[in-house]
Amino acid sequence: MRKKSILIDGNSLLYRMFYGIREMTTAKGVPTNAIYGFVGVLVKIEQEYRPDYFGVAFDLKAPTFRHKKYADYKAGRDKMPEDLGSQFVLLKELLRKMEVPILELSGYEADDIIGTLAKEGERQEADTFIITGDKDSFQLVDDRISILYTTTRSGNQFTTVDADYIMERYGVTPLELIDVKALMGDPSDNIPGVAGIGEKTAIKLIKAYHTIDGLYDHIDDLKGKQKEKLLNGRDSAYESRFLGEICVMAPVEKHIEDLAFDGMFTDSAKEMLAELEFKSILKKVDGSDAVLTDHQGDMLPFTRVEDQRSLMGLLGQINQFSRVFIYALEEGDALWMALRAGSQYYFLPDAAMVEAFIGGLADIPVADDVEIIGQDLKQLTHIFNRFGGCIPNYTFDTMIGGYLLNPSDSRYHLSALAAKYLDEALPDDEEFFGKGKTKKAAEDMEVGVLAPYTIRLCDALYRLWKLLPEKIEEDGMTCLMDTIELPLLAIMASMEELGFTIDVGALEALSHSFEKRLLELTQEIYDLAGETFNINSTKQLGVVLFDNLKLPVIKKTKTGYSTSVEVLEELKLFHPIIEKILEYRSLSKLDGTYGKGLIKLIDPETHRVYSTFNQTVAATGRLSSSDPNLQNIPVKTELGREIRRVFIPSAPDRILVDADYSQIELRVLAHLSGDENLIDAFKKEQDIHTRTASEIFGVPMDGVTREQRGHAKAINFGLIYGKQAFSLGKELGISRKEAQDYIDTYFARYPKVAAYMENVVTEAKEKGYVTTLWGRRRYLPEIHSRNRMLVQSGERMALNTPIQGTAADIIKKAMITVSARLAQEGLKAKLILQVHDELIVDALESEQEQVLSILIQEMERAAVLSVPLTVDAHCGHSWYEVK
DNA sequence: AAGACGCT
DNA sequence: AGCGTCTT
Repeated sequence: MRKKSILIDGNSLLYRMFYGIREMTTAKGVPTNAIYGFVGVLVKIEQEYRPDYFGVAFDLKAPTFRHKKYADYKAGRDKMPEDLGSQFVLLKELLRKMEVPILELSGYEADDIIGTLAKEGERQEADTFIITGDKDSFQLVDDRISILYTTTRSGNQFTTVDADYIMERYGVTPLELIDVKALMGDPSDNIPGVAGIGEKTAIKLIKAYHTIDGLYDHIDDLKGKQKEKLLNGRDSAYESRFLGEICVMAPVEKHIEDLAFDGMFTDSAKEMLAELEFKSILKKVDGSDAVLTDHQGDMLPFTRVEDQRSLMGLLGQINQFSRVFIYALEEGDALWMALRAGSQYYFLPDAAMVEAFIGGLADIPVADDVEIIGQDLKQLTHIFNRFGGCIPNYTFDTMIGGYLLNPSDSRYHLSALAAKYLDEALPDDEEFFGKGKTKKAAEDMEVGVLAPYTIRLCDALYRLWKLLPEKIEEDGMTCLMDTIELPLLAIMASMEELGFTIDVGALEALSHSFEKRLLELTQEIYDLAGETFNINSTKQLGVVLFDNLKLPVIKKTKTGYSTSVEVLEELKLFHPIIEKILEYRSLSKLDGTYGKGLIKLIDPETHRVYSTFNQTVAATGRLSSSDPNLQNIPVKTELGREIRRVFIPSAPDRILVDADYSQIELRVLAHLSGDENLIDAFKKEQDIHTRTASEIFGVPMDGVTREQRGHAKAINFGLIYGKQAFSLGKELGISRKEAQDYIDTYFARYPKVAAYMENVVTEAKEKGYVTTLWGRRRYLPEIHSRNRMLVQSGERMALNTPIQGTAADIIKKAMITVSARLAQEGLKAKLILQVHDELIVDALESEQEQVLSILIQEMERAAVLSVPLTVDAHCGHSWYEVK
């Protein structure tokens, strides 16, 4: 029989586990998350793979032969976090107790040791599996060597990478990957590659020429920029190839037969596992394999609901237990659901069955009491609304739960939540259905495949529900969830369904006028430049302005000349072309995003745009809007503002009512800091920027100049954003010193604001997070970084988040009460949009007075602060008129 | 992916 | 400070 060999890249795997598994410590506080994940893999090896040879390779700290040749190799890497370093020490101790060979070699990396031993094994006809989280080792793959690749997300589940996989994924052979990397480089290892060549181009070139030698032999086949880039980067490509190629002839002391494996869970190893408090692992190791199959969702029994009888069974179960867990999925036209009720699982295979279920749910006696727990309840609400079901009694949304627990995470789908909170690897929709071109249509998939997948996720939903509400309670956010986020989601669903009506004819006319002017400008710019070029390309524009027209370079970006508005404003005096470019820029933005860009998104039937509102994106608690983003429709310049004329009420007898908070963030700051002087300004309803100017420049309110008010305004904004003297000075065109004087004077006049700001930062450093007035929490790990820039950025977030977030909480509360009042009073008026401090209602003309007063009342009442909240409201026949 | 720019 | 979109 062929021998089987398993080699682990210890550094790579422990790193992956460290970042992939949530924090874990022993009772004494020793961090163990990474080693826990690592041991999970060891158990799998012991119980499932049973290799003949086994070893774990590590990097050593000493410089390698790569560093010796190129000093920059792996330069700029962050130091290893302390909590990870300590786990390396523990892991090696554990491996020694397990009598697992530890492979290290001065001057070489783990990859080189593994490559060498894998090739040695091959000569002895052994099959090698390399466990790593590093794609670099893909180059080692051949008939007898494959990679078990682990990603942060999928924990101890591996993707088997063999030659076919690589061909399918990259379109080249494993060996050719070395040359691909030589061209594209690898920023994480500081391997330069060829500047301007990315993954796509590198693969294309290597597919055609196989090696960089082959490529440079035929360099004359190529032309233009690409050829130029390649010629310039020739030395760099060869250097990169040297750095990226794994050495398979390292002078490793141990040989494959020294790695003979015969179990690793020795008594002393088990003792150490007990010390590390890995109880579940000890149980697995001690023989009972029941634990191994626990929670394997694909073994969960479920009922396929496909007829009246089985539907009645499900509804009966819900009637009896009054609680149902729902995971609904929609892909294209397909719609299906997995449910859990009374500890039974059910699968609804298609839209018709879902519709029957929702209808049936409304009819059962306890319908209003049925607690609904789901993942992304806003989406579920759309489904309920589509089939005209009852108003659901939502009690928990796992997606929002995940967001509240850590609003800085990027993904909250069930598999991400399961990985983080249940330490379990489940496939996610992207993995399951594929993406882009290879995406599989759900309609074409076998129910036999779809059902267990969905049921498994529904089971994860259920188990997350057992965990997350408790954590949210511990963090003091239950009230936030129950009284703000859950009631809000149905309102957001309604806003999405209603959409905003567009005067299509007017928008088309506007877009045409933009385009006509753009054509004229293009010609004028070409004439002034004496050449034609792509004005949209910052790169080409840079060449024209700074190389050809020899204008002075004000600022550079990391890729070339900066051509930002600030730079162009300074260049205005040097050349008439600048003004034209500025006008071109603003018009092309206007047309691209709000002219022809918006036209693309209008529903031709209803003449409306239907934005998506996201409740789990902004780390401060704000909402966001997309496709189209209705929260950034122009207002500052008159020309841009014209766009607002095309946003109109949904019918001729209707009207828009717009209400916005005045200075809500500064009022929140006044409240949070308790500063008497700032509170006084708002109690007297003074113009806040004029008052600030009067304070810091020591002049009476009626003696404040326009310039002084402008500077005060910038200071007030800077305050909210936690700006420092440096950037304030830059913005106002004054020196750092002068800006610091402004800030010092401000703090002298508003001493409690100063004290508050200091406090917030101190608290953020102590606790690791900041909170809003309603307890919404945001973690700021960067505040403890060794990188000064990151610390400063963390401090700014610490200062801004409580203010921005409290304002977000307030308007969310207002949305809920406004919406309730509109319904209670039997009005046809509907909330259609929120823009951070502004609400827009589409109402019958006859309702306008009532709606105006509801908006003002409810928004002003949404929070009781130590300063009044004031609201300005207007009615009109377009968004232009009301704001 | 980066730069630029629209909003609060 | 926080977002989303367009362009190259």
